[in-house]
Amino acid sequence: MNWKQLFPQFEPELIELIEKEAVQRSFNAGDIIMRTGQYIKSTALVLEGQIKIYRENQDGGEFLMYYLGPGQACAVSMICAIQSHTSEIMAKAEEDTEVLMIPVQLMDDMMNKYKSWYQFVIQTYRSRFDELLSVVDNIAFRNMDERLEFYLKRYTDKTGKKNIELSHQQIADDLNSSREVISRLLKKMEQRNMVKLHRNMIELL
Amino acid sequence: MNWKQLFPQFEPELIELIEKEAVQRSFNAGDIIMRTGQYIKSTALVLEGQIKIYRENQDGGEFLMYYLGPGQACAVSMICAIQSHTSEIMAKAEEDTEVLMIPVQLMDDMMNKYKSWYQFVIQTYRSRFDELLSVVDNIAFRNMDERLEFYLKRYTDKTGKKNIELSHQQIADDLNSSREVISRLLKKMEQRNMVKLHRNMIELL
DNA sequence: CTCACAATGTGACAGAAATCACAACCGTAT
DNA sequence: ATACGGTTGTGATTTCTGTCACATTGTGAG
Repeated sequence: MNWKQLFPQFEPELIELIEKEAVQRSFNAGDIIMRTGQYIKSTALVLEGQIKIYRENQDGGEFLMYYLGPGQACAVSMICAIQSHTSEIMAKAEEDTEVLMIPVQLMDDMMNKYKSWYQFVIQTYRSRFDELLSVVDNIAFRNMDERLEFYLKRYTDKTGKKNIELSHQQIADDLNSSREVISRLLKKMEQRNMVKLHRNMIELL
Repeated sequence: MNWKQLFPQFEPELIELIEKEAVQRSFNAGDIIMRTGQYIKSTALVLEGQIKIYRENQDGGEFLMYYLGPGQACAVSMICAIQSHTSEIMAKAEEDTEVLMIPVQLMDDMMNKYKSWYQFVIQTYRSRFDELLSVVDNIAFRNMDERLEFYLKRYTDKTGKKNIELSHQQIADDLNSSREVISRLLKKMEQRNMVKLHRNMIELL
């Protein structure tokens, strides 16, 4: 996998350093990559696949925050790594996923030496923060129907596909809602010609 | 105001630089410090008072995210400043407030030269991110009664006072709820001896 | 083909919260 | 003292969402 294309902004020496020190790891769809309370010893750059970042509460309820795709990095792992705190979130591989693990010890050095890395880290913070902001917006101000629309839109934006291959139950989990509610709202959306429903698949129109 | 005590971790040279280049500004209680869509040309360090960071939606609904007190800095302004993006949030002075404005141009340099500044920035990101996470937790998983308890607790933690001098309407605004709901929930809390209600003041027991 | 199981549809009901309507209350400026 | 405005209390009603119960449908294994 030629990962360099994903990070064209990195300087040659930085690429060399990463090539030498980072470890590539694979995860299968469904694998838990990081769990709440776990210590973090490296930052992950996503090369391939999709990682789902979500919050879990005591009763097993889940709540999707955002996805990480190729070319992106986990802001939480960066912050935690630098400060050696435990993670407060869960990360699960949505698809088969390849990541590049950069050991914590290198982070400080890289921040100092490589402008492009520094920029990348700032950029990562910024976009994750923004995504969290829009998540807050949605649950604070919007009803489930609008949140569902936003969810579907984000999903197609992320995957590029118009067909969303998820069961109603999976969607309900991500939105911390219940299957029946999602089914009903989807039906309404179908009546308004916004989607077409199939088994295990929703077609966005 | 001897601001250096608030930032004991800063190196002497960094303090000198800030002293030379930063501008101190005062805001009165109620002043809007930053509004959605506004360009940001400096990062603010809070010296005195409290700043409320919140989100606003189209219909004028507000939603409190967190407070910034003395010794803290606005993560959003840092990120925006570095990338010269517009802000996505509102900042309002809760009390009369003193802040130190550090011009954007200095940021890059400070990040490179002063380890303590770099640490401070990372620390700031981390704590704001964590606060946003707990905000998401609250609205995603908790009902209004629990959110209200959290809100009151946070308020007393922040101000140090056991007496919360807010009207029910103000609380409702911060939680994006309605006055009647808050009044009723507070009554219930009073019956459970968790608070004592007065006019414009709530006593936490 | 048929059985089993997962996914989906649907009605009935419960609870939380928003909204409306209005009463009561407190403080203060005149 | 009174009148006014902001604050708080409370009932009635509605909407949204979650929950329970159960029917229906599609799909793949045997």
